[in-house]
Amino acid sequence: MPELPEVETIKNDLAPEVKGCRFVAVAFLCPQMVRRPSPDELHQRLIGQTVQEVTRRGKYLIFRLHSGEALLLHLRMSGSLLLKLSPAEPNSYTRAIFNLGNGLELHFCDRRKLGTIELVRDEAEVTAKLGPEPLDPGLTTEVLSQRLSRRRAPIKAVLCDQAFLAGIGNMYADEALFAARIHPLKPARALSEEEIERLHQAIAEVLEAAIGNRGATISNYSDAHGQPGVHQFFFSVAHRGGEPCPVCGTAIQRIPIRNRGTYFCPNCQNK
DNA sequence: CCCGGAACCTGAAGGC
DNA sequence: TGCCTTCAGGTTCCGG
Repeated sequence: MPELPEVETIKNDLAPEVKGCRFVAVAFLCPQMVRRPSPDELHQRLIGQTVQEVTRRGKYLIFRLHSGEALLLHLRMSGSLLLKLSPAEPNSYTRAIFNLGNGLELHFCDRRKLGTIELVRDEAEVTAKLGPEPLDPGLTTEVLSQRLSRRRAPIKAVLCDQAFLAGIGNMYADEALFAARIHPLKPARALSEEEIERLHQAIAEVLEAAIGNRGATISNYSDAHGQPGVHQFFFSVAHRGGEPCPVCGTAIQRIPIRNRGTYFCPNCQNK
């Protein structure tokens, strides 16, 4: 599942290839994934536009266009974005094809059709609702502490809330909580200052390590060239139910939180 | 504002 | 072998 490190990897792969390109043809094979405007209007407004910059906010991949508009793609659970030499055959999961005019095509593939495509005049229309970037140096432990103090939901659920912090999902929330030795069910506002400091540090370390490993491939994530990430081999607890904790050897437990599989060490992570 | 559950979606995996 | 159920989890919507 693409989270911040995976989207960051795709963005870094795409940026040098796509910057300056022009959208010369677009095909929507699954129109329901086009959020706004309508597929027809999006098509009409996108064709002819050039890409000024490719960037990321939370889990959104953003193509800033010279007109000032922005094309935002979200991969959700099963999406991938593949850079291919034109003309490239779509496969059965190809949902949209963006022809970039320089011999390249961008294929948005998504088995489950949960991904989204939207074109907006101002990207803030989409990103304004997001919380801070977890790796923003401007995000201080004090800010984190202040924001946590209002939340009584399990810390795991709060970390996955994009309005709280943008970009963390199920896998990296589990990894960060393990690194910070915090029980995933602990109410957010019950965290001590020491725990919040550890968590802040753990989030940064976990995300940076994952970016360095080009993301994690658990089911079907791949980068823009179709290659898997390797960070899953460095997971301590995520998707490792029943395996020994790398610190103490206790069997890693899996419990549902908000209907999401949550992995943790019952010995290292105290409530 | 905060919280938690359902819905969206489809292929893989497991039970019988 | 095959049908059925369950699971996977990012986001949005809705009711409390």
